[in-house]
Amino acid sequence: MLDIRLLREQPDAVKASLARAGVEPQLVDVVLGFDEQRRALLFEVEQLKALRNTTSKEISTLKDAAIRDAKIAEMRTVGDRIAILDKQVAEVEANQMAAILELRNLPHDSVPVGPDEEHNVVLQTIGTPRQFDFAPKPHWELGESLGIIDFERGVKISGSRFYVLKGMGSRLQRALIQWLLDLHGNQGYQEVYTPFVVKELSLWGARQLPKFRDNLYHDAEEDLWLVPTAEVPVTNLHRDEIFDASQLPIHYCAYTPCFRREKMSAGRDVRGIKRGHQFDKVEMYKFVHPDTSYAELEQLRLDAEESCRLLGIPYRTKILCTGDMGFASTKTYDIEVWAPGQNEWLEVSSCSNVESFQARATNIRFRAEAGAKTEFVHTLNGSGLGIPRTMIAIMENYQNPDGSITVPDVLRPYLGGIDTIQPYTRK
RNA sequence: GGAGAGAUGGCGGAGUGGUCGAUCGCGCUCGUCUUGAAAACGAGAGAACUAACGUUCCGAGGGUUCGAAUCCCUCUCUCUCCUCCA
Repeated sequence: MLDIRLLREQPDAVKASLARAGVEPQLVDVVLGFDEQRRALLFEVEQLKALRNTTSKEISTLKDAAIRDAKIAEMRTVGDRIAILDKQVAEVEANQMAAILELRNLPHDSVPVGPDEEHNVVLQTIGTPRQFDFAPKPHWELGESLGIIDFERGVKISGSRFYVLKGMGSRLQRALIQWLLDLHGNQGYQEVYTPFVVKELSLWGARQLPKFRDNLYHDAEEDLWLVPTAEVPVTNLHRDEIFDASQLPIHYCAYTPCFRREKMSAGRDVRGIKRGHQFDKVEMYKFVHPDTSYAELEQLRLDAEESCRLLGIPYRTKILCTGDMGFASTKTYDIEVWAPGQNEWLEVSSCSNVESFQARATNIRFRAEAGAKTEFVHTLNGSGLGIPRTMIAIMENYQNPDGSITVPDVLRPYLGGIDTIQPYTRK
């Protein structure tokens, strides 16, 4: 959520910034129109309340019944007027809030301008794609022939976009989660385990609502929502809290499954485990001092890249253009890994600075020094990493001609020391 | 699921219609004392909007009243006991 004062004081700068992201800027004027109405109403109603407060105190000291009754009668009409104005204020406020929540965050000046993903800029490509002396297979073929991914039974149990991992498939996923949490722990992120279902308020705080309502699973009976990313519970961890500056920065990592209805991408990426309704992810999240948030973003990106590097998978880093960035983000890096079997780059991480966008919506503040005015913290989030796509990259990059998969060195201790994934044999 | 109790400032806990944005204790900050610390003593401090005056906030929402932390209604949450369950 944007700062209303920023809109009030620098409307043209805000509009220009939104225009860079391809957003029609009229909404700014709508918000400001409500703001003006609201403040005019507040001015009137607050004066009346001041009058009522002083007069009410006066009434309690009045001895003369006639004067007293006259004052009470007078205040009764004032009270009626206040009730009407209060109602109007609430209405205008709700309209203003609804309008300002529609506004996306302002892109940082360093972000390239462009309408869509075609205008994202590749910053670096690390690692050389392996040269195969056989035709590399896509992971769905490898997974089925090894018996570690079962698509048909996933669909039987839960429908399309669900799959079952078996044997070493399941273990590989578990190993990846644990290895990533350990790695990020060593990078200074404190591990947290959060609920996987949240109240609606938490989704507003992480700014998933109102925009992504159609992508969320909702339990109507309990009015709870399945998390689409760990970002949601972790953002809300410190809702309504005020930090001392000395407590910042706070770095967390969290594993959660993520649940997404994927209504927007119906029919896309239906093959394999690239885009399921349920997938696992390890997420990194930071609460930081505003002065450091862009330096923290660079480090966040390096920390995510580190996991790709250690896995020995070719990857590239992109900076997203203004039109392709997420709603809440001011600057986003995507990290993509190479998947030779399906011949494409797969997004495994998205690292964003959202500045105070979520902190304002969740009321997370800090005090620069004792007695100082509170300020909103900046928050950042980055995947580290999305598990299924990382599994795809491992399977496709490390595949052997016989269909087996070599286990990356760093994961071997997490898989009982084995070096190759072979078809299951009963013990 | 059944029965009961409760929700007040960082924490504990007063406050049952006006003098309450709220007694007090702990904790916190600053000062005095001390080589330093502790102790003692003194002073200070809630949040939001506002240029300011002022307004709002005692779980949330609504109501009664000239006036509500205090009375009424609804909701949410927490705790205790029983039941059930990993």
